[in-house]
Amino acid sequence: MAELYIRVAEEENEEPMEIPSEDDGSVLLSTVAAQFPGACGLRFRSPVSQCMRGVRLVEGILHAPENGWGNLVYVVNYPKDNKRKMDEIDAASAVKMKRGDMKTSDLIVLGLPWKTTEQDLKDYFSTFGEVIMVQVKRDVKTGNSKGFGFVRFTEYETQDKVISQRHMIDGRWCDCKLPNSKVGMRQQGPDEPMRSRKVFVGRCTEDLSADELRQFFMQYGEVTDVFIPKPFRAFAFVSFADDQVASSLCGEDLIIKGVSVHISNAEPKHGSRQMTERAGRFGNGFGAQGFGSNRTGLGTSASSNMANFGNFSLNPAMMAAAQAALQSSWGMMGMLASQQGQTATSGTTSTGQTNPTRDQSQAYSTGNSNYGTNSASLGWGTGSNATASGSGFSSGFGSSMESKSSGWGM
DNA sequence: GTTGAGCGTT
Repeated sequence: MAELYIRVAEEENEEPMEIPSEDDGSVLLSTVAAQFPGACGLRFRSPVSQCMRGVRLVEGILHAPENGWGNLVYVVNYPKDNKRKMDEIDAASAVKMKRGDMKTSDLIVLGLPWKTTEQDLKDYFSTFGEVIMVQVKRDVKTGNSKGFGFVRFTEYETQDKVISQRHMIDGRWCDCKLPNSKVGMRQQGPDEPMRSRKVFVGRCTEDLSADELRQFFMQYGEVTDVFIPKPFRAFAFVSFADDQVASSLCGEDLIIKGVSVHISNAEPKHGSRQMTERAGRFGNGFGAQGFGSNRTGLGTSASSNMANFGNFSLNPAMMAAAQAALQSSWGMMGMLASQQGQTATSGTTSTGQTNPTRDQSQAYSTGNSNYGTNSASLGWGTGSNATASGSGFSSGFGSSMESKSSGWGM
């Protein structure tokens, strides 16, 4: 039975890409997402009814229609907010193009095997598009690789694509990112408050893999990074392409594989060197994540059903709370303090020395090498997070009242 | 067990 490939495209009339199926004829959503980052499903035009039909999706597995996949072109579905984001990007990029702003920049490639050479890098990345520069950073004395390098592409599109996924290079999963020296000078107008695209995922269990987290969070929008500290520490970080997706999730308790995890805002990483922040009191500590969780305003920006307080906004429930607080003898600060009491953030984390060694001895089985695996048995429910939201001044208020000049190293 | 690794001798 197994047909080897099905044809998938982003739009009905675009040139399709062939995507491999599994032995049983099904297609993994993760396989689709590997080529179309952020994809959450497939649809196709029924030759009979001429209507678009959805492809059955069960626990990450796309099942063929009654008569098999056939030669139809399947069209990629994206989460709604993602789609809207695309339109915004198109509009924005039209403007940027004019300003000649879509230049590519060097990308840092992290996690390289020691043995990887520049030729290896070039060979690998050329499969994405034209490469104009590769470097492997080496110790000047020994000539040993430092385990990271740089790559630069001709096309901005290629760069985008490369950043949006992980890369198996000589047996290790590697990440490509904008280097620290470049982030901060991107998008996001100069007077916008800093908005995080990353969330902290607390109460993780050890059996939640990076891939499972990615698959799960994909339903909310394009996931650009998943980080699980090793050794296991019961938390993870998930980054989204869209900061609104990130902030909309903050404060939520989500069920992943039967595990209740808690989402909150990711604090600035220690030692990150970006973003010289000027934000005043209300700019940084508050506005950074918006106020807690309000998923309703997706895409339409925070203004539609939320009142605006200069730099930070409140949803109606919070407005009420704020008014009550203002009328009480405690005032606003009383409210904040009481909200904060339980969470007593202690500011900075003590930084033990980092041990820069990275075990490469087991390069073929270590780390996140299960990324992209068949996630057949994942029992999570789809996006039914009906939990009442909007109640929270999500944690992480504290500490930052005195605006810091540190960065959101993310 | 609720806050992350590593960032460029141009």
